[in-house]
Amino acid sequence: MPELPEVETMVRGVRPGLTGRQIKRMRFCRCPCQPLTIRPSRRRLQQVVKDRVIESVDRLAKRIVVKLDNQDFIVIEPRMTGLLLVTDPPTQQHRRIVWELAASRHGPESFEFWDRRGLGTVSLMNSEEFQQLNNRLGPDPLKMLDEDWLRQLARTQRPVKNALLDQSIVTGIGNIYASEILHRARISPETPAAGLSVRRTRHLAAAAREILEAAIQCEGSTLGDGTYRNALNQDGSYQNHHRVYQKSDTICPTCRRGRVRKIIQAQRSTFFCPRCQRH
DNA sequence: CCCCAGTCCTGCGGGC
DNA sequence: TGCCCGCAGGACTGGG
Repeated sequence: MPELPEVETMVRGVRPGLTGRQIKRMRFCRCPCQPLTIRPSRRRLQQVVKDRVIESVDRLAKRIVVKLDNQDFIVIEPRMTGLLLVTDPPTQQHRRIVWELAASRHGPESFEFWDRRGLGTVSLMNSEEFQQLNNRLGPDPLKMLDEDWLRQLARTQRPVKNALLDQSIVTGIGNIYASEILHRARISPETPAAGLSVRRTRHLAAAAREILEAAIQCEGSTLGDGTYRNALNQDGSYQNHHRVYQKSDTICPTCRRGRVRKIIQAQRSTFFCPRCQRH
């Protein structure tokens, strides 16, 4: 569920408290929730991270990047239910990793990765590995690289919804925002990406920026399962602004005449208004 | 190369 | 009331 706005919110939430802080110790939870992918290994991560100072915390696509003073990176991928927190987690169960910090007059004593489903990953990367990751990801839709990703979009015949979810074409967009962005752009999710005019693809890029920025302002979307939270374990509020996602059969708030429909594309649900979203 | 189906995992809600 | 199944969708893998 964490997509670009949710990950950006997590990063903004932890950045002030973590930048410049020293990591004293890293603990893995011992509860039955073992299966969390850690690369290259728990032991190696634990060894390298000890006593390192955090230089910066940033977002790369849907990942959180903690840069250490030895130029290694801890790359945290929350996937569906992962959270990076500087406060108590939603439940005591599923606390996966705790990083304890050296004492400081201000800021948190620790930060942690909580993940209910355990689909998340935590990877230690050197500069070269980090660069490789960077290279295989498409551009960030908030960084004004419209022409780059629109060119990629124009090369695939897949439905534009599927193309928006392809992280090698454009990063950060997931299933929720893909539907919302296409609705704002008034483009049918079933339109072949390569069939869009230059004018409409630019319109799509603008819609993506507008939706994602508005969602960041609201600190992301917290859905019914309540899994996604910001770094302080508080709900986001952009779910109150969703126009089509999980709104099957409701009247489209844009044209006020169509009814929102749910279809399945690439095994994922898509929501759209067949009346105002055109091919 | 391009694209799809299957995989990981847990918790919840619908149906019986 | 209680159980079981299907579904939610991040990213990656294997195969056509």
